[in-house]
Amino acid sequence: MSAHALFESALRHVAVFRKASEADIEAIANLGLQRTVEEGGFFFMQGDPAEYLYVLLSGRAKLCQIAVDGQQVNLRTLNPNQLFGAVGAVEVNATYPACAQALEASSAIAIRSDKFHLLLEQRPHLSFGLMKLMTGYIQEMQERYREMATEKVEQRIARVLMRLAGQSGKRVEQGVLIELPFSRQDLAEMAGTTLFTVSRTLSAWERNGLIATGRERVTLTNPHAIMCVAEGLG
Amino acid sequence: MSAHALFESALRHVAVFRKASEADIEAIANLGLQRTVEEGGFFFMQGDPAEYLYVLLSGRAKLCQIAVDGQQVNLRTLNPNQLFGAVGAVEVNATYPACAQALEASSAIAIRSDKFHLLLEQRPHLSFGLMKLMTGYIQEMQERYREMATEKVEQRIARVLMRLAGQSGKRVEQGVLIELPFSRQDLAEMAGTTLFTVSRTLSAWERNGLIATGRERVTLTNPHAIMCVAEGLG
DNA sequence: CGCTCTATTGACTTCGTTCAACAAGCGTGG
DNA sequence: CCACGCTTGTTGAACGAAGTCAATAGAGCG
Repeated sequence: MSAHALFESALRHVAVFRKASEADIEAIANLGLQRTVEEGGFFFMQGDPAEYLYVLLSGRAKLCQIAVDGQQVNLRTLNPNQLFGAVGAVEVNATYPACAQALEASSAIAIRSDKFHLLLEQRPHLSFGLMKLMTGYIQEMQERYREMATEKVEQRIARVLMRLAGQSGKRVEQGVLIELPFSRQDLAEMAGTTLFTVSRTLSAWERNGLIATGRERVTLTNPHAIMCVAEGLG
Repeated sequence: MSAHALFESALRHVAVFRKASEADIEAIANLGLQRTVEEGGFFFMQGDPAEYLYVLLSGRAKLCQIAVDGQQVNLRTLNPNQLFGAVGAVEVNATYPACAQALEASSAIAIRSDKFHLLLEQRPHLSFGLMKLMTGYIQEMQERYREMATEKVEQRIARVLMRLAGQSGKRVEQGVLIELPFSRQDLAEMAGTTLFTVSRTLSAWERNGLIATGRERVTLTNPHAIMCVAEGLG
């Protein structure tokens, strides 16, 4: 399959382009370049000029912010067919407000922001998809901000597990398996805590039979109980 | 001045409509109703159907989320000429993800979301203003999420003071005065902590001559020092 | 003056981080 | 295959930050 045809079929699965016509998809695909990034590499860094927006084709990546002292915070994880890095299409001369780092070898469609901006002017209905993405993202960030402000670490860790299970959990006989390139450090960044606390908490849950853990792997043997912790009921 | 003319002059000062033409402004003003809310009242509650979007005319309000246990988190404070509650214009049948509560008696232009949506379809260039607002807001929330995750309470309180000083500080001879209807409780909600910790911290700063405080009033006598705390340099 | 709302302060507790030591999984090259 | 080193994960002890609770003090208002 040619790159162009590959792009089109991927773009059709992007939520932002749900309502896009065939002609729209083709026009967008025409702007696309393919970029691959090895594990640990960056699609872009915080502060870089936002020259491209991306649609993840394969692999996994995370959006994260890095504080001046080097501490990282995980904002969201990116799965295939998700659009990211779109600031530049809205605002000229914008810079990325976060880094996009590949968790495993990944590839993406890269689209020049300025060209995509022109496309939005020519095909304004596409803006609605983008705005929906943004409002959804705003709501998610507001939620998580509230969680960070009001909830205890245990609860936040449980939420992270539930979120991961929802995104990429596999049903196995023992429960729901989360097998991803996430170390304790990664989980800690997602929950806004330290790897020590994550390790301790998971150990405690394992003792109580809620989960089974291993190197970069977690199985929720009692997803319901985890859900209760996440909702603050336990 | 008629309500209509009042609306037009206010709308021209709204950042989102910076690039709007006279005809755009007039069309928007035509959709507007005026709503007034007394101190403590709500423009809307979290979970309400998002039937209107608002432009604050006078007074001050806050956007906040309320957790199941009643704890509040302050997402942002709203000043005149700011647009808020716009989810409904983007997504049909959306609900507000937060409450908008008046900090003092306030008035706003209320615009029906569905009508504004139609207007966006007819005048698509208006979408860009809205998208800029959204990207800006996303960036702010990401910043604050990171701050909440990585910074100590003291630092966050300092940031709140700097933000308030920037928004509505008045230069007086002793320094920068923030005179707003913000109790310690409000400051705590903004910083994501408790009123006790805020009280203690402000007292400590007052002892060290960084600020002078009073009932619902703070004067930054040494703004530079507060800035240093906010940036994590002290 | 007394009521209410707001703010202060101290004592105590809890939660989470820090640091250090150690264990286990995994790949690599001899 | 094994030994080695690297990365990832575990655990304990000690510390510190911030939350909780309760008692008290002011400030403003009718």
